[in-house]
Parts: sequence; structure tokens; C-alpha cells
Amino acid sequence: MTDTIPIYQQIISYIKEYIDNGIYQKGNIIPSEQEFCNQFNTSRMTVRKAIDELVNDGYLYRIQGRGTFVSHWVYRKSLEVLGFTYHMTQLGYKPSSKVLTFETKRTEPLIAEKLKILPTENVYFLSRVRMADLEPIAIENVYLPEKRFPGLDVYSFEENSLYDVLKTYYKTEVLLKQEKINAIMVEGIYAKILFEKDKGVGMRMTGVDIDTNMSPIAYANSIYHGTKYIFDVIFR
Amino acid sequence: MTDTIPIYQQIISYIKEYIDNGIYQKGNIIPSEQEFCNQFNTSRMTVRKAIDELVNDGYLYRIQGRGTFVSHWVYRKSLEVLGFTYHMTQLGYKPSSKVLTFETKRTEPLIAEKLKILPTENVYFLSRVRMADLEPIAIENVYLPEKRFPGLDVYSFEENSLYDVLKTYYKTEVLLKQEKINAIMVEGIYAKILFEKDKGVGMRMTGVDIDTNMSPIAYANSIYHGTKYIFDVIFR
DNA sequence: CAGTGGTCTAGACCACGCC
DNA sequence: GCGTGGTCTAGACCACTGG
Repeated sequence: MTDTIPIYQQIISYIKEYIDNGIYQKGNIIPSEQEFCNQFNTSRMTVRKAIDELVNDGYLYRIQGRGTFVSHWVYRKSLEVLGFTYHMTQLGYKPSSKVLTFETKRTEPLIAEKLKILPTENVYFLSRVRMADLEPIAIENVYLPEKRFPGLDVYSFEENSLYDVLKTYYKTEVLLKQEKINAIMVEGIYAKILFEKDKGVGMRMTGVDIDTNMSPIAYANSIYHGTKYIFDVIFR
Repeated sequence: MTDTIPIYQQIISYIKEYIDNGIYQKGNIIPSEQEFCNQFNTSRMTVRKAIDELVNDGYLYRIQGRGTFVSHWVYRKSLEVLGFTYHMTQLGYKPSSKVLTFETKRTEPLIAEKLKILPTENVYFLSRVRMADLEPIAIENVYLPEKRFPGLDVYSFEENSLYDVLKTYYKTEVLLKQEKINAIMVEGIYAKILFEKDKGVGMRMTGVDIDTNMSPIAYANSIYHGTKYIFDVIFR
């Protein structure tokens, strides 16, 4: 029953846990690489691989000749990539959804291009109102290739997170999202839903989700409430 | 006159250049790690360190048992972090600025907290209209600690990029920016400048720039034109 | 000076994809 | 089976920081 998890992954989990529990405090030094070598009975290159990754994700930073420190600016990698459900839960809100449309339809040229499929292939179109504590926060319109996710329409996306279904039943995980964001005046039915008024200020976000094989798995075109939803972004 | 640039850095530059020149094409395989070992007369760990970094930055992706490939989704790291001037130049626009205000003032509590300085220390306040091909795109308000950048007021920020001045004269480079983005209705003088109207839709972006020592160097509170400016974001 | 991180070597064995 | 990337070892020397 030996662990098959790579040692460097174990070290990453260990350090993350110690940061989360406050045992390693923000701005404070953590044990030296040599100490981790002894503790995990491994070589320095392995320890460095672990720390490299944590530095890259913004958890730690190094100063040559001094040591390795816990970042003041803890940045939760993959927060956004994990989707609305996870994001809202993290913030302490109860997420829910109302499905407006869920159907199979012919692929428009723009969407075919984004998803890198042929316009003759069909897509699922899922349109939902996303809510936090029952307040409407966004209208999310997602297109997914039918061929890649056959039978997706048996699931209810009022109860289920789309990402959970893709992960559990299609073994597909989102690696990154490439998005464009701008501000718009929202009118018509979407304004009615989000603002209960004829007009309101919103953010339009369009983009593609890419999986671990660098294949596009979904194209989204969504409208977020301008003031209820704040994007938290790290540029590097 | 031997090179003091680390070998893995040389390999990174080499591969990037080959991607830029189209010698390594999008989606195509690049030479194996072993081949790079021979070519650069180095060990595999060194080659891997180089490729690791390029994978991390989205230039390459690996498939175990097959090889390493050039990403379809080439994402230029640090595009945003390099600031408005660089960003606009990349997009093919001619950036320019008009300074509205540039003065030393007492630090408000919120800003002191963001910059991690005492409220008794002063800050420089720089407010500019940012333009692309002479069209107003954004109002950018930046606060910088006086103590950290003494004499900053001798520079003209109509001609100079703020980041260039910080880099050249203060040896300070931005490592990352932590920003919050939402949509707002812009009114008053800012609407007049950006939209030549009484009202318009914009994006409010507030955040902190962090340097390579993880110190905060600037706090910004800016308004971007809602439709003329599109944020390009990668979530991972 | 001792201790830290930064770079590097020359091997090794394993898991996976393809033929 | 062979070549690929994934993980790992047990050292080495250097550059930098601090006392």
C-alpha cells in the first residue's frame, strides 16, 4: 500500500495545507530546501520541483541567500477555472441555476471555429440564469460539441454543475479559459432578468474552455451583472 | 567571453525564437528532450527546466509517450503587466496620454493599506487620459509611494510610460497585478472625456502592482471605455 | 563565515503511445 | 519493442545574504 502519488506532489499538498492552517504565516520564512529533503527523505531537485510550482502559482516567493517565504498575495489558482458553482461557494453564497434553454442545434460558423469542429456537427446549447442566494448574477450561454459529449442532455443543469458532469461522466477537465471581457448596456429580456428593469450595466464575457489535451470543449457567451459580480484577476 | 546566461534560459530563447519565426509551427511536434540535450550538450534536467517554463507559460504542451508540441493558444505572458503603452503598441495603435493631475498628496487610509505604507507618508497621484490613435480609451488614476520613488515628479508622463520610468530610473519591475473588474455607468466629467456624452458604460478596474520583491508599488483606480477596450484574460 | 537558493550533471526506472 | 515524456537520485559548484 505504498503511496503512488509523486513525492513532489506530496510536498506541494503538505506546504499548501500548512499555509491554509496558518502554520506557515504570510510573509514568514518556511523551512529550507535541505530541511524538506531530510523530512521527505528525497533529493533536492524533487523538493525544488515542488517549491517551483508553488512559487509559480504565487503561494511562495524566494530570495536568494535568505530563504523561501509565504506570499502576502495568496492567489488561488484555478478559482475561476472551476466555474460559477465553485466560485460562489468559495465566497460563501449558495449558487443555483435556472435553465432557460437546453437543446441541440446546428452550429453557427463562429462557434464551429471557436470549438474547432465542422459546421455540419451539432452543438448543445445551454442557457442558464446563474444565481447567488437566489439573486440573479449572470446569464450564461454555453455551447458544447455534441460529438464530444454524447448524451449530455440527460443531465439536469439546475442541480448539477456543468464542470462536475464533464469531469465525472466524460473524464474531461478544464485546464484554462481564454476570455474576453467588456462592458455593455444590457436591455430586453436579459435586463428584465438581471436588473428587473429595462436597462442595466453588465459585463459581457466570451471565451473558450480548453481541456488538458488543449482541445476546446466549450464556448461561452455570458452576461454578468455589472455591480453584483466582480472579476478578480491576476495579470502576470 | 563564455556565456554567463544559464543554459536553460538559452534553450527558452531558442525555442521561443523558433516559434516566432514559424520554424516550429502551431500544433506541430518539436524535437525531443533528448535531442535538445545533444544539441546544447547538457543534461535532461536542464532541458526539462526550460520546457517546463514554456509549458507553464502556454507556449508548449506535452503528451506523454508522444512528444512536445507548440500550443495553438499562444498566450503572451506579461502582456497586460507591461502596461497600457506596450499593450496598445502590440495591438497596432499609437498610444498617447494627457495628464489631468500630477501631484503629491496625503495618503488616504484605503490607499495606505493597499500600498502597505503609513498614512503619514505622502503619495504621488497621477491621473491621465489614455488614448489610442487619439481616441480616449481610459482614465487611469495611479497612486505611488513618494518614499519609494523620490523625485518622480520631474518626469513627464505624457511622453513617458510610467513603467519605463520605474524600470529605468528606479530599477523596479512589475511582477504581477492583482485587479478587480466590474462594470459601471460612467457620468460627469469622465463621461464627457470618454464618451463625449453625459453617460456611458465603462469598466472600473482597481488593483495593486507588485514588484519582484513582492512589495506593492502602485495602486490604480481606473475607468475603461466599455466597448472600445476589451480585456483579454486567461484563467488557469 | 555558514546557510540559503540558483544551476547543473549523468545517470536511473517508470508510464504511456505507437507500430 | 522503441521512443517519448514523468519522476527521481546523490552528488556538485556558484551567487547571494546575514552575522
